[in-house]
Amino acid sequence: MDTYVDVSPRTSRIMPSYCDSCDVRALAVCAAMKPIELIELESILHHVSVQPKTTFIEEGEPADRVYTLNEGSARIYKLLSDGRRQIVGFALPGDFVGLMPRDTFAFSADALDHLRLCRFERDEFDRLARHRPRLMERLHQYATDELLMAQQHMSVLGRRTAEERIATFLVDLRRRWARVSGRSVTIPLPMSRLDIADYLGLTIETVSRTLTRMARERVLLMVPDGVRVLDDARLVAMKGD
Amino acid sequence: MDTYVDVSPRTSRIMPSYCDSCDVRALAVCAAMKPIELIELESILHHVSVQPKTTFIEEGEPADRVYTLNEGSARIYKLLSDGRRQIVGFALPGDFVGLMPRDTFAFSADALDHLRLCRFERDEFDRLARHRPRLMERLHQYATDELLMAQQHMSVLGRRTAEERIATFLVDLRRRWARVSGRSVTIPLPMSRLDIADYLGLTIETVSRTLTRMARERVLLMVPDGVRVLDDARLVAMKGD
DNA sequence: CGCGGCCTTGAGAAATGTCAACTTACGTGG
DNA sequence: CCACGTAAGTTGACATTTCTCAAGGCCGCG
Repeated sequence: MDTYVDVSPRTSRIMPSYCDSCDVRALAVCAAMKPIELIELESILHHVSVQPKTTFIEEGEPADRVYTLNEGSARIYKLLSDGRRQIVGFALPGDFVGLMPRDTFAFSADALDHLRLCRFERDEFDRLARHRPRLMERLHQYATDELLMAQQHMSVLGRRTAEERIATFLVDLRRRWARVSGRSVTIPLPMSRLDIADYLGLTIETVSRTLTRMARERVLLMVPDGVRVLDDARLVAMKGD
Repeated sequence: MDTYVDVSPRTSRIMPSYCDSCDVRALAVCAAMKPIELIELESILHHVSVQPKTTFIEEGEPADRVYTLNEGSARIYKLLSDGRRQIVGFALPGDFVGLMPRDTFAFSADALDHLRLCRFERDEFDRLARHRPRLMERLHQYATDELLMAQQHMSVLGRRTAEERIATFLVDLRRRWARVSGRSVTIPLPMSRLDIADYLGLTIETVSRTLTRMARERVLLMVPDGVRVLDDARLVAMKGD
C-alpha cells in the first residue's frame, strides 16, 4: 500500500492511499477514470504532504510533475523582478495544479496551510492521458474551465473598482468552497490580506479598508480565518453585474 | 468543392477550401491532423467570411460552434452591464476561437477587419476530437497555451504601470505576428486605441499619452495602422521583467 | 508578559481617470 | 476634386481612486 510521504523532514505520515477512499475524487480530474483505469492512475501516483508556507512549485523549474490537491489550499503566483507579485489563482481541494504547455513552470505555488497532494511525474501522466481518452478529455475540460475563470478574472482586474473586486472574490470563493464542503454562510479565508491584495491587484490597505467598510455596513462579519456573509443580496449587488 | 460563404448579404466569395492550401494550417489546431484525418475535418467545416466590425460571437448565445481564424483579426471581450468592457484577447490568423466549457458563450467576439474562418458545429467537432486523440491533444495544448497567456496578462493588469502595459502589449503582439507573417520592425495594430485601452485596463487617453511619449522619446514611430519599433532594447526594458 | 506578524487606520502623494477642446484622417457627396 | 461631416486620436486641466508611508492595535505564541 502506498503511503503519504511528507516532503519536509520534520514530520511523516502514514495514510491509506486508495483512490476509492479519496474525498475529492468526484471533483478532481480522476473523476473521469473507470475503476480499472484508476488502478493505472494509482500505480503512478505519489502521495505527498506539504507544510504550510512551503513552496512546492517554483517559476523557472522544470515542469516535470503535476499534482491534484486533496486537502488544503495553495496560492499560484508570478513574481516580477522587483518583488511585485500577482497571484493568478488559489487552488482548493480537487484542483489540478501544474498545467503547463512549456517545459518550465511559468508560476510558483505555495501551501497556505497543510496540503495533501497526489503527485505524478509528468512523463508518466502524459503517457497515461494519451492512452486514456477520458482522462485527456477531462484534463481539457479542466483547462478550459480554468481559462474561463482566468478571463473572468481579467475583467475583474482590468475594469472593476476595489469594492467590486472584493465582492466578486468573496462570492466566487464561496461558490468554489461550496463544491468542496457544501454551502455555508461562512467563507473560509486561508490566505492573508496581502494574498488577497496580490490576487485582486490592490494593496493590503485597500483590501483592509474595503472589508472594514463592508463589515461596518453589516454586509459581512469578520470572523477568525474567514468572513460570515450577513447580507447576501447586497454582497452580490456589490459585485456589479 | 466547398466555398467561402459570406455571412453578410453584401458580398460573396468563391474560394478554394482544401486544407492543403490553407495558409495557417501549420499554426492552427488542424496542424495535428494527418492527411487522411484532414479529410474528416474538411467534411464538417464551413468556410465563412465576416465583415469588419461585425459581431460573430455574442456573450450568452448557445456555444454551438467553434472557429479557426484563417485571415484577419478579432477582439474577444466581456461586457459589464454599465458598458465597461474588458477585451480578454485579440485573435490572429491560426487562432482557435470558441473554447468554452459551458453551453453558452461567456464572451463576445467581433471582427477588427475582414475575416475568413473555418466554422465547425460544436457537436461535430467534439465528436471528431473524441475519435482523434491527436486533435484532442492539440486542442488541449492550445487551451493550456491560452491559459498561460491569460495568467501572464493577469499580472499585466494587476501589477504593471501604464507604460509597462503598453510595452508588454507591443512586444507580445509583435511576437504573435511574427508567427503568422515573420518578424518585422513594424507592428500592425488593427485595433483602435479604445480597444488597446480596454485590453490593458486603461483609458484611451492614457494609451494615447503613453504612445505619444514613447514616440517623442524615439522608442517608437507611429505609422498608419501600426507602430514601427525604433529602439527595441528600450522597448523591451520598458516592459520591466 | 513581551515579541513579532498581521491587520487596521489616517494623512498625504501619485498615477490614472474624467471632461472638454481641438486636430487629424478619411469617406461621401456635391 | 474639393468640402464637409464624422470618427478617431491627441492634448490639457482638473478630479478621484488607489497607493504610499507611518503609526498604532490586536492576537497568538514562546
